[in-house]
Amino acid sequence: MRAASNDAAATLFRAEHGVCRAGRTRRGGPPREAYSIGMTNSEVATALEQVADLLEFQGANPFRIRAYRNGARAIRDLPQQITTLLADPAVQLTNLRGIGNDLAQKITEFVQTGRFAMLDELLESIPASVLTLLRVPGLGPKKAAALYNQLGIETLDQLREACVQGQIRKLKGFAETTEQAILSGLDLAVQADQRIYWAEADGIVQDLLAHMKSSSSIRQIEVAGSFRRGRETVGDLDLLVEAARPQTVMNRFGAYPDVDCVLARGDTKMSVRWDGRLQIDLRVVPHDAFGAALQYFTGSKDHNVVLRGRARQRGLKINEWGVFQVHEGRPDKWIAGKTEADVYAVLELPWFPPELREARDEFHWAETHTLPDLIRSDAIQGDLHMHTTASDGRASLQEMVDAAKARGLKYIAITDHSKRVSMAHGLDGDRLRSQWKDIDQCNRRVTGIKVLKGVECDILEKGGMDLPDDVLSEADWVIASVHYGQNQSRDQITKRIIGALRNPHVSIVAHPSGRLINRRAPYELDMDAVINVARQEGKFLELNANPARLDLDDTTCAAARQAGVPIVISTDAHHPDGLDAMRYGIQQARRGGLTADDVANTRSWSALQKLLRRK
DNA sequence: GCCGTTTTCGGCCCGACTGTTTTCAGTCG
Repeated sequence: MRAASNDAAATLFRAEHGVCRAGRTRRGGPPREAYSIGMTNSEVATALEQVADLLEFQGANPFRIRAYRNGARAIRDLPQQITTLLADPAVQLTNLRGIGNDLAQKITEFVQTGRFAMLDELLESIPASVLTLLRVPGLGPKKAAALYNQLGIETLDQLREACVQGQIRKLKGFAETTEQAILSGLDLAVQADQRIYWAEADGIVQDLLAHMKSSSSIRQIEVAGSFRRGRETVGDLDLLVEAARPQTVMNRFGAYPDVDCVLARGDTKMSVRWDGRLQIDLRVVPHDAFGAALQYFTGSKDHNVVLRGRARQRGLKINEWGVFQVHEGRPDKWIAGKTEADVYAVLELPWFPPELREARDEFHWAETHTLPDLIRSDAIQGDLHMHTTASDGRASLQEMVDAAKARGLKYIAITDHSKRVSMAHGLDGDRLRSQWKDIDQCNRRVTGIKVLKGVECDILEKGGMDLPDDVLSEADWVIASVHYGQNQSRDQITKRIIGALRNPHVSIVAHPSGRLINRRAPYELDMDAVINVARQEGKFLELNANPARLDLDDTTCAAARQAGVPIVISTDAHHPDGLDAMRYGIQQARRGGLTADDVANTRSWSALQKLLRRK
């Protein structure tokens, strides 16, 4: 879970990683232009979050600050583009939970004119750079504001200088210890602003669990937090333990290799900094509280806020120790907490898969008894995106087939790059047909798995496909991908992708947004239009399972599901081990609320073809 | 600033830990 006050850092992270785009420079650049179209949900949400950060810095009413954060989240989680919603006269923004008259008016103004008067005014009194101070562990809005107001500190460099000169300790509420803590936290602030991929976190988690489980004192152990919810990136790890001797467990925890320092240690809680980049928290709870604590620390924060509100309505109080009856305003009698299911049951709710706990649709689904039966890994029958040494893969056709068969897949598509991707030694029509002959031979030789003749064909910069229709028509499976011209305008890229979907031989668009998590923002794209055309044309959209891509993201998966567009989860493997990435895609699909039925490659190859309208 | 089976005002989630403070504010999750 992220703390509310920590959201400032998240906002900065988003702002610095390409959420702002050319022509709409937010701060320090040319003034915003007037835009009637093209403003993305992410940009609107980022602006609202920035308002919240600045208000927090000013010491504004915390509930007003929260209202802006809630509004930002409502916009960020929208399955449709905000521009599409505003263009629809039947839609009222105020119908969205968390958006009232005031926010609706501000958002509309921002989307239609590119101006956000309140944000501009706030930034006149507080430089945006001051928010970087909040990255330093231990520095929240109050202390950071004191540093800015009393010492004029605006940047991390100025903060370091003030520490070195011993100025910080002179301020009321600060002392030498705080000054030293800031100094040692400064280096961390510079590097620790990036969340790690879930897949990397998983490696650490498995190793950490193995280390901890050798302690005989432990009766139950789970990892909670955003890791358990399967978020695509993880900012820290939350380890939960039931143990007979808490201090023994904490000692074991502290002995985990590469623990740099202990940040805090009390009776039930311990935090460490690991390997210079990751905070790991440990909580030790008694048996009767394990389920309540697991629920509490799994979050999300917003899901838990809804839950506690629900508890209050029933005269109950819910915290990490359990669910309690309230008597004269004080928690009185413990009534649940051994398991998560117990906690939810007391609130007349079903147990929610952790991936759905984001306060998006899960409570509505629970009330209407439409909670989706989320897809599981064992439902996947085929993998329809992988490469071989014919292009940029690192294993032969036969090696990939053997690896796929060993993983129990019933069919795979070999989809090497087309010639436009010259760096990857992409295939022209002749080489592709030659590979397909090899695949025919392979199919005669191998039993128990069907190998499909496919290609990942580039969508050219000027539009159109990289291979002629007569070649594509001979393939079993044609993936269309954008690899070049990613900086084109929204209109251009949208037209290219829609054009590909309308090509009668194309089956699917791969990694539709083009993003690389933490490295490259998605390209400008009207995703609503893409989903709409895919639905019209009877085509599929890929959920690329590569941990650095996970493209589509969770909310777009939900939008595709809502539109009835089948998703295909593919690994895009470039070597045999790459096939194991499927589970990351499954996890992302679960976050999008997808069932096995929503995912085309849970079907047999023949059943999948019946879903697809392709010549 | 939002919201309403406590409905147009008065609430808004909760606890552990730390440091500076001698009873609590700030930070964090």
